[in-house]
Amino acid sequence: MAHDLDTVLAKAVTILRSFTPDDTVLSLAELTRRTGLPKATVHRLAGDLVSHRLLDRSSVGYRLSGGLFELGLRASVERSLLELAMPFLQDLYERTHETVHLGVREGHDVVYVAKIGGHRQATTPSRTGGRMPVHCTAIGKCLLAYADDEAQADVLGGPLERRTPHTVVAPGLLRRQLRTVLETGVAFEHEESAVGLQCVAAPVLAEGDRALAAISVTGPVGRFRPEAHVDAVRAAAQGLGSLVSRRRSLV
Amino acid sequence: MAHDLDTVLAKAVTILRSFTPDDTVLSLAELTRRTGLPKATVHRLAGDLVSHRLLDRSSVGYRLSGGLFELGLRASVERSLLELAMPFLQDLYERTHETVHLGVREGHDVVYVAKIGGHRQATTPSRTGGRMPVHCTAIGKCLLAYADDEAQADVLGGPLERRTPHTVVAPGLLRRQLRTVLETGVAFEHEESAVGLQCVAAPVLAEGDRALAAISVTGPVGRFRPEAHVDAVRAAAQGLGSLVSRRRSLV
DNA sequence: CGAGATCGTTCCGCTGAGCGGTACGCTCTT
DNA sequence: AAGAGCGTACCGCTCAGCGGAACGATCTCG
Repeated sequence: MAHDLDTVLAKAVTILRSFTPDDTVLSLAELTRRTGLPKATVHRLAGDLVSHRLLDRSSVGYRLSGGLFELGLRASVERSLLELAMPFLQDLYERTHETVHLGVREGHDVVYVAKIGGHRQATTPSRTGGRMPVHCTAIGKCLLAYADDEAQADVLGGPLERRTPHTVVAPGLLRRQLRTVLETGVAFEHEESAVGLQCVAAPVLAEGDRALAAISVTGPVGRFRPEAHVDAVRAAAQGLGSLVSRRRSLV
Repeated sequence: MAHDLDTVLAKAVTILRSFTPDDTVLSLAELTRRTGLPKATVHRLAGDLVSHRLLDRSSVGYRLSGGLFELGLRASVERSLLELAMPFLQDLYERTHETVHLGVREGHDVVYVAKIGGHRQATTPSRTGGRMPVHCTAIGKCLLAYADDEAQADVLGGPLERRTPHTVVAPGLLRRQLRTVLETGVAFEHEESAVGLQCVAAPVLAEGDRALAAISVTGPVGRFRPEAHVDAVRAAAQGLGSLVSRRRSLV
């Protein structure tokens, strides 16, 4: 854990954060194990969190509550971005009928702010509110290419986790790809985060250079050719970029 | 405030909850005013919340952070609902090209889990993660009609806030409308939450009777005729309902 | 069927984390 | 120049929070 656990708040946050995107219900015992806190403490704190509507309790354990969902959606940056982006994402979906993502960078990860798709969508590891490493996703490469040198060096320096046989784990190759992204304004992914998936992404640029998000289209190998959607993705990203630049609310 | 403010957790939650959906940045002084807590206390706690990545601090004040956004989207019920619903919402949007909502009931309010729309969407008071009173929205009427008697009586008993000249504030009339909803399987709203807006909604039924959400289409008076979209809305809601019933994950 | 593991819950006395009144320096407004 | 309103810092008191320990209820085996 990043933080000491000697304050109430730290412990409460640790409990909340011990839920991964794939968890639904966690038992008291499971929470105790994950947090490393004494059982009695978890019991008391979880009870408090329930009374504050950050957790719900069911017969089998605790789950993150609707109150937390509501609170999270008040985060102004992500929310405004989402609201402004939605029409562009819709356009993109209608033109492609493939899974459309909107993501921002947070450290070495992409956080997905939105994910929309139809019934026939490809099975992707990404989830709304979920994370993926920057180096193995098209959105991530976009965001990294336009990031400041420090952040870029930080990612390129650290180990690049291999997710599939196609994941780019060589820093040199990745750096060359990033340069290409800057030249062309789009990034690709070919089965680098999950086998059978391909992806095109374009950066949402505010004030010409800073990328505050990226938009992508994802589809399965076979029916989907990423190159065919370059123009559509770029149009969506540029449209959103200029809208955001006009409304200075974000940035 | 509902809770006493004599624990750390209560104070922290109060600070977080003092952000309304319309706020972006709040200054220390503003937080102090809203929470009623001593200035020194707010200062300390806000600092703690920043270090735990629940708040961000900028030069002008504090805002709810991306970390909170991420955490909120792990709330399993809303999240699974959203993921399962998205394809149906997309279909509905493509058929209508008007604003599409997905909402659940929480007490006397509707909480919007999703809102999607295009560039030409009507200006609505609703926001993703936001609330509206049940009695003046089509989604709310759907959810209320299928709610248990206790909840229904609770709403019908309490005062019904007038939002526009068309808001139904007579309990008798509202009760009759709810009965019609049960018979027809759809609910309407005619400028009852905001002037110039109309709406159709249908309930997402699990196991035949319990409504765990509702889907609606909203458009401006003039170009938009709610009656024209009854079938589309009903199809989307029923499709989602049977999907959810098959996957028992929610409920 | 009984021993043991694992679960959620409750009790209670010690103690240091949290508290907030107070004071200070800064930036605006008047 | 005076005042209002802001963010920040200090510090000694005290009670909220702590968590080891014990308990009863379920499971799970041999």
